Amino acid sequence: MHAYRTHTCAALSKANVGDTIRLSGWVHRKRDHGGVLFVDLRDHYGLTQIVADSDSVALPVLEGLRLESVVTIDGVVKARAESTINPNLPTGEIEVFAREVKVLSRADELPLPVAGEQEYPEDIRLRYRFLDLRRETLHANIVKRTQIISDMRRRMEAAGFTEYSTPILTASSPEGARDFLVPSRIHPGKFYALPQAPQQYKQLLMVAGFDRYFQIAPCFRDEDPRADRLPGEFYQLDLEMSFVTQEEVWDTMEPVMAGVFEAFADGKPVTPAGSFRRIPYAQSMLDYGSDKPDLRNPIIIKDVTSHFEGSGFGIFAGIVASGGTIRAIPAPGAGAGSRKFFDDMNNWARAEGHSGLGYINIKDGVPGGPIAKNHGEERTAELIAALGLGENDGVFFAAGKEEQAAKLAGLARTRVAEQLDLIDKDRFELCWIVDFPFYEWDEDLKKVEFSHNPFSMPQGGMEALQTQDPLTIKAYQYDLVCNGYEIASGSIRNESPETMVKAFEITGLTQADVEERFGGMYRAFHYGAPPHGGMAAGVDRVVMLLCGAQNLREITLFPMNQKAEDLLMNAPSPAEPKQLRELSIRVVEAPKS
RNA sequence: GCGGGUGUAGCUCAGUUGGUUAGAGUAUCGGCCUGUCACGCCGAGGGUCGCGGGUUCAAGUCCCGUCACUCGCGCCA
Repeated sequence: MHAYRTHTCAALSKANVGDTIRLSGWVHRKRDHGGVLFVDLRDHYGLTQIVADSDSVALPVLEGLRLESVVTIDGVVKARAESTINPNLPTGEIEVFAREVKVLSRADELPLPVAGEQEYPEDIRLRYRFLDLRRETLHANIVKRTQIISDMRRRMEAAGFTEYSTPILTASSPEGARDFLVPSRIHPGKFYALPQAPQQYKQLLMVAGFDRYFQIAPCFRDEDPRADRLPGEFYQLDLEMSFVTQEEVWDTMEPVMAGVFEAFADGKPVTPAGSFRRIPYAQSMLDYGSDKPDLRNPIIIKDVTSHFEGSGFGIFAGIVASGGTIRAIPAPGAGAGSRKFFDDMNNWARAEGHSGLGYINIKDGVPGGPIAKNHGEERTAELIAALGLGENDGVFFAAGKEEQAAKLAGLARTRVAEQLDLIDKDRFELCWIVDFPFYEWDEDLKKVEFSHNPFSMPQGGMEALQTQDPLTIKAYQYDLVCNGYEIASGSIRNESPETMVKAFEITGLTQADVEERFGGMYRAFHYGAPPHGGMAAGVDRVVMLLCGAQNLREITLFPMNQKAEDLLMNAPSPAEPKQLRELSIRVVEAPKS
């Protein structure tokens, strides 16, 4: 007989009744009735009920064991009496009568119960991650994560892509996020960097003629986290294709992404491949106030700036007169509700740091609130007609400089829909946001900067760079968005060295700068570079969406906390003086601010 | 770096207007219990109310500072 088990804890059924078997696992729960004891024995696969009574030598041993101890049970499979069958358990028709028990590992008193799905403090969960990972939901999420990644690989290979690994120790990239640096022992004073993404490597792979590359790529960025952004490291489904237009990238990836979602959505509807909406960035900012709109939210924002020219509502009239923008966010049915809803929205906007959120609440066809009062009866009626509002609708107004008004309108759109419960949560709505601006104005530095990826191709190419106002140039740059999350970003790349230099010149960099910072790629583009493009999808975010998790730590094996500390392994930690000497590094006291 | 929330027993939480010895569930320990599946019953131990300072006759409760966790802003080409 196998030393530890003949079956797993999910394997036994009525067919095994009478068999002599051996199971190993964790003591999940105990129910001690004195003369008879029940133990739910758990392993990766499931639960099996173990029974011991006073005829069994196992009884006193199991009675004295704490939960989460590891045991091997020798016993006989018995059918349960009709009245004692547990329909909630796959193995609920049988139980194992314990003849022998061997304690493999005793558990101390637990800092974190494994059974049950109660919430526990984040620091304790991370410090005892090995216990947390035994819990049902997290355990299942991790398994699902692995299955999703495996499915992605299969679909990418089926689509003609090949996986290539790229270096982890590489050069610091001067653009973008903060790098993690790795000191070089052989070159005192010099540093490697961990890749923020394999961006340049994958472009070099295209120049090297590999045509269709992908990789489940680890990426490292030293930036502060969010609920949908892990500190330190994360994974991307990174891909690149040669001789393609952006439409081909979309057409290739829609079946992959829709396929992955469908495979793991548990029957929830997914936007079908071939029908992802392609929404220009400018349109998205207008209609949804965001470049990552949640299309499950039915609210569409409207521009109503012209309605407030010379309005009796002085604040808005003044904003419009000084070149500002007013956006309207309809709140269907809210007019019939309480005044408190409108006040709460306004307070929320102020708490978020905005100057406020105006509103009109229509009750039985009568518009109310300070805006309706001052704007003028006739003009208010015109406004309501233009917005197509009904007898008992409400509407909020976000006012300010165009960018701020759009952003506030977007946040308000989300909040209104949440408050009014307008979002169908059991759906995955996928769309592309396209035609991102190539440049943007950096107010701090008072100069033109790349708004996304400096390696992307400006629409109109060299001619656009030479003749257009830089801030009007669009890029062949696109994001894939699902339910309000950016889940992928990509572009057609700029493979022309001349255009690349010109693009950087507009941001104030010279040819010499480009050669110094992107030497490898710049050189590569002089020796026959195919037109190419691709994208990178956030694996962690896709998994989070498919697991229905609100937080990346719920789908990550060993995440760091918000301060980028690993509480289980105790990282980061000080280095030994010997290590520092070898690296020619001296630690200085951080200046106290 | 900034703003919000949370912090009371190992864990989940309650604790009124500032007022007696800070409670419950669960876990732990002891006792009872032969059909439970979140088993049940009896009992016991367990508290720096995150930490420091202040106001007060009196602080878990009010004020200031600080720390931890978290959400967001900045940041994230």
